[in-house]
Amino acid sequence: MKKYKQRKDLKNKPKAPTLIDVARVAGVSPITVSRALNQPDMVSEKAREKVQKAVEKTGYLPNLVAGGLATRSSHLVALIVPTVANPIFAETVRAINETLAEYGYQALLGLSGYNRDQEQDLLEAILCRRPDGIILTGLDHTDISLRRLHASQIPIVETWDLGDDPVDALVGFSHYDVGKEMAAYLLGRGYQRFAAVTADDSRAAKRLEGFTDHLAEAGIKHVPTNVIQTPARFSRGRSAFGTLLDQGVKCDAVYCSSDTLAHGVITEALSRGLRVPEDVAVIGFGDLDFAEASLPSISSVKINGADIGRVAAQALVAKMTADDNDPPPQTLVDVGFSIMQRDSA
Amino acid sequence: MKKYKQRKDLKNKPKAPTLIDVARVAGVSPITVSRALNQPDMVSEKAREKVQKAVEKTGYLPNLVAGGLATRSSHLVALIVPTVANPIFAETVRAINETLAEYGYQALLGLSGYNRDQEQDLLEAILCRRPDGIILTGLDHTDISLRRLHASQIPIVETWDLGDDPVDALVGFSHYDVGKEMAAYLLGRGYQRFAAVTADDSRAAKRLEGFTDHLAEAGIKHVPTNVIQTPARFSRGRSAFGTLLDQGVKCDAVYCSSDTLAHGVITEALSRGLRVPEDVAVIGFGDLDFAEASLPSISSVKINGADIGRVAAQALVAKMTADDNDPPPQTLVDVGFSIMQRDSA
DNA sequence: TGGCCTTTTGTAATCGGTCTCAAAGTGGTA
DNA sequence: TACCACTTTGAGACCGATTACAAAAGGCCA
Repeated sequence: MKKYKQRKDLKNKPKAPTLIDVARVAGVSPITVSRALNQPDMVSEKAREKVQKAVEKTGYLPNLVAGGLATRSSHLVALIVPTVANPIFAETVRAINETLAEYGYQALLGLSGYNRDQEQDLLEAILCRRPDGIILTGLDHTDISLRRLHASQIPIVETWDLGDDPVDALVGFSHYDVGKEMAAYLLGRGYQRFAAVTADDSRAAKRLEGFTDHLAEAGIKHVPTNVIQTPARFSRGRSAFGTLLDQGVKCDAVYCSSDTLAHGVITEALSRGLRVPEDVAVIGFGDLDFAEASLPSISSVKINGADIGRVAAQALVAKMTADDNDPPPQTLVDVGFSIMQRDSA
Repeated sequence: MKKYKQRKDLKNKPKAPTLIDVARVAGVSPITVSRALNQPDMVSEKAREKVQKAVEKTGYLPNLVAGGLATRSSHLVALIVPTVANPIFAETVRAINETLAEYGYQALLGLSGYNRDQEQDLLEAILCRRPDGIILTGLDHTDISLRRLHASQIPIVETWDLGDDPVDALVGFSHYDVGKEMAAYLLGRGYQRFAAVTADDSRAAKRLEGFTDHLAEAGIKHVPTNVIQTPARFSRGRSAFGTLLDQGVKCDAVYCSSDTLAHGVITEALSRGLRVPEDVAVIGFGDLDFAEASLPSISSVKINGADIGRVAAQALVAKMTADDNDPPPQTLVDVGFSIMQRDSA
């Protein structure tokens, strides 16, 4: 029997057992071990058993770095989100992780902090790891990022937005439409003087634009707005509304770019003796867990973040596993949204 | 000049440029390219420039999979947390990501869902990627996980807990002590009849144990407790307290295993016409953003999640970059905690 | 110009797997 | 027994980088 070369213990460093170690213990060739583990049908019952025993005896765990190099597929998916501090993304991250795991992929997490340049740096670092797929948040990337993405030939899914010119697949909804519908909703409930508290990220900006555009069509041109820095926080919402009130802004409804901000706005209103919604109505976005159970409950826009994650991950898997014979469909999914009427507006 | 072998376009698949492509364009050998990029000092000015130009021309991005195989270091760090839905972990995840990025490491995210078996599966998948380091949440792992961790010889940092028998490094605080101090705090404020709303994860259980132990020492043996499923949510806290009240539980202070639950408990109390803290006091844990700004503001236990993340990541980097000459110190960091007195208790 | 040391460049082997293709083993049929 | 088809196994090249070591180039002095 041929002896497979034993790895020399470089620098005395004890290393994890390799396929060759397993092969030696099992008394077969390395390639047989590889096949026994990855394509059991190609190997005889007897060989499979020998390999199985050797694997257990050595405590062998395959080295996916080496395997990935050979197969040119890392089974790694890059996942870039602005933040996980916002529960709405947390849910998407969870769903993506879960769905990818089902198909044997692992997520490489990157946090862009709502910043295109940071996203670009992240993307560069991540492309060096040769992921099999990439999931991005939003459509707003630097030119360099776009060029790299296109050049990389890697399947990509953009999420949490909808637009004309996705890099590849797209799973999301129209923020502009959300804004318009929020305006229509508030107008429909009879409110007439509006203020806005919004975070300064690009998607929130699109919603605000839809909101003010729709109001403008209804003849309302002026919407006092306080833009706060991301990430949106309860305390920032509270102080932002306080500032507006201190500036003498009069309004009967406040548009907020997230429930977190809405919650803060409501708290500030209540602390000043304003009744919600009688004196001032408040509407948020995201339909976070607390929106329904707060006092008063918060009117909001429900987005199914888990859905986005699941659909995005599935679309990506479809692309990653597609071969030339059956190319995957061009994916563009509008997951929609729905306005949740509650007590606050 | 020697011609470096051109990679054949296997299956017509256009592939990313490799080091060899760059070498050919630059008119030098592959190893010179490698050195120009990684150890610029070892290469002449002229060669460096040629390589630089060739890199730009080809749009070359190094393949860290191949590099990792050769150097036996992936520059990948496995990060396993129960969930990112809980903002308290989100902050740690952010800090870890940020700190690791500074040192050129990338985080591989795994969500264990507060479940040891799920953590074990995740760990197996992740060890196959040969991370340079591992950051875990908590000390509670399956036997198989522990065996694998020890066998792997990979630097490990456990976080968010403190205990006698860490696998390697440990950065956290004592949950038992937190529970005791919460009890002491409430007793000190004159409360006498207690109830508890707690999530069913192992660290929350330790806090509750500390809480009830301390009360027992003070002669209070009975603490009606409602244990809710993870993840803790506002709505679950609200309904959990509602259930306790419906069962006729009388109490003047409610212990909650998180601010999220506390917030729900307070809301339920207010909705039933109970005044907080006059009729019932509530204390939470985590000092989340909204605790300070809520109405009433929520007494809580402040943990610096970002600190934990930063310190843990730094400790891990120290271990990963240590050589045999100067081994890193055995790390065991107690980041402590502090009780934040607010209006709710 | 020659000799020696230092800097720079290059060749070959290696990391731990998988792929290709050929060889060996198996079984059925003539 | 000989032949053929099919299953199972293995040898060797390869993935894209890095490491070890050797060769070439450059600098300095006699």
